[in-house]
Amino acid sequence: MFKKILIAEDFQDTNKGIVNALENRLQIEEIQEELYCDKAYNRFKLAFNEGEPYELLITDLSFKEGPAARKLTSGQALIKAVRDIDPNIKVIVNSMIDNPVEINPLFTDLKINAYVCKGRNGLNELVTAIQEAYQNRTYVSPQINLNSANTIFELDKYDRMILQDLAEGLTKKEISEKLKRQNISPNSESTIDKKVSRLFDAFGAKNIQHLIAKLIKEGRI
Amino acid sequence: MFKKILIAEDFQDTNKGIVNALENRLQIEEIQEELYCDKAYNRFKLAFNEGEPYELLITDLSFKEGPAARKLTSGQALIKAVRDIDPNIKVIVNSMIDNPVEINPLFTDLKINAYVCKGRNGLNELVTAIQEAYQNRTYVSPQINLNSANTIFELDKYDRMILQDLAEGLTKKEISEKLKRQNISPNSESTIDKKVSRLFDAFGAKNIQHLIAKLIKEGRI
DNA sequence: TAATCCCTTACGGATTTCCGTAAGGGATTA
DNA sequence: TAATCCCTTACGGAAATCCGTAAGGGATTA
Repeated sequence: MFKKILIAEDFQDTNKGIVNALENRLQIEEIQEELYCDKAYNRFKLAFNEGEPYELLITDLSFKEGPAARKLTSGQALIKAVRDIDPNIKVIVNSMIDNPVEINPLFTDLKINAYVCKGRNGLNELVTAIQEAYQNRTYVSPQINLNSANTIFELDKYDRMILQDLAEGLTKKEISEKLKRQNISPNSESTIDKKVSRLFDAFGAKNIQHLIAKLIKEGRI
Repeated sequence: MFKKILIAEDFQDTNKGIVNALENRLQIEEIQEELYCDKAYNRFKLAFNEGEPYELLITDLSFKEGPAARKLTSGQALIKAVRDIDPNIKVIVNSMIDNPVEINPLFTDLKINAYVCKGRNGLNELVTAIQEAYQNRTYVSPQINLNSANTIFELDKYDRMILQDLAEGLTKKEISEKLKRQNISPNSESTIDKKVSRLFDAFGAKNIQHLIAKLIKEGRI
């Protein structure tokens, strides 16, 4: 079993719950818990340079700002930074996000080994995830259906940009002018009009404010 | 010190962290943890009826749906239900919400004794909150400034209702018709037009979608 | 008691939105 | 090679939005 695990989690009560479970249920010998991404990164780097690396990183995704300036502001940034040091480090994400569209890239882009969704069975799932990761198997909390991520209408970068501009109060005319200034194509007012209409159909929205409201609530913009 | 405490928290890792701290740092004799509001309510009611009531309720605010149907879907609902049984029950809310506008009503309406914001110092604050509540003193996590809640432009019920309808894609004309059907006054299209314009000014929004986007992101609707 | 304030309501003009129709052109398919 | 598909772009009509002006009326104030 893993002997040396690093935990990055900014909630103290959650942190203690995890440490408690790892000690009592998995008898992990060496557990280091950090509340800040930067500190977790420094811990990881130091241990790696001393020839006694951490074998597993367990991290949350969102980290509240603290009093000190931060280089690494999220779990995703921490994973990337840590992978620069050790490309083969095993990573488990333990977060409250349950949207497959947001979880999928953690596997495809960040190559995590397991995803545990915080919930009523979260510690049990985390214990299982650690065991599976040790056996080189991928694990995802059972209630998460990653396959649905591929059937959900996904916003591309262009659509998202338009939507963000609309949410900022710009008119379609203003967005068109902005895209023309930035040499981004396509950029006519009609194109934007048409694309927004197609998004109405895709998301079942009646007008711009309905669409914006839906997408913000779903965490897409 | 309290001898019998009931905890309602739907994340297992957080739950265990809290129980661990209460046992090790406060030597609380009897701690009951529940993952569901309904179960926490039933526990409370049963203990009260047996003449051995819980002295303190520590609850989160948001609870994910589970497989079973729920009567009580939130910490707020649980607090209200529990207060119906014992109006003098002491309550500590332990949640990740840090918006004073959302925290203030917990004190003014639900009469909670303490609010602990989940964070890096969360367990320490929770321990302090329990001690303060025992001494009949109010406690709020230090980083929360409740006084700022009173300077923030607050939406009244009418405004909120209009905004929610706009976010649902209804036009001002449709909202006017709806208010007339429901005999809610005022209800003219012009009034709605004027009120929305005043909200533009109050929140610095350029149009409806800008306003809706801001308010959803701020957690006001 | 009269003046003032502010809300509700109406109206209208300019702009934007929503949606349908249509043309051009590049890529794909038969 | 011709037909088809789909995107981009344009245009126009009806509806909605945005915003200014104005009147009526209830409550407040001098």
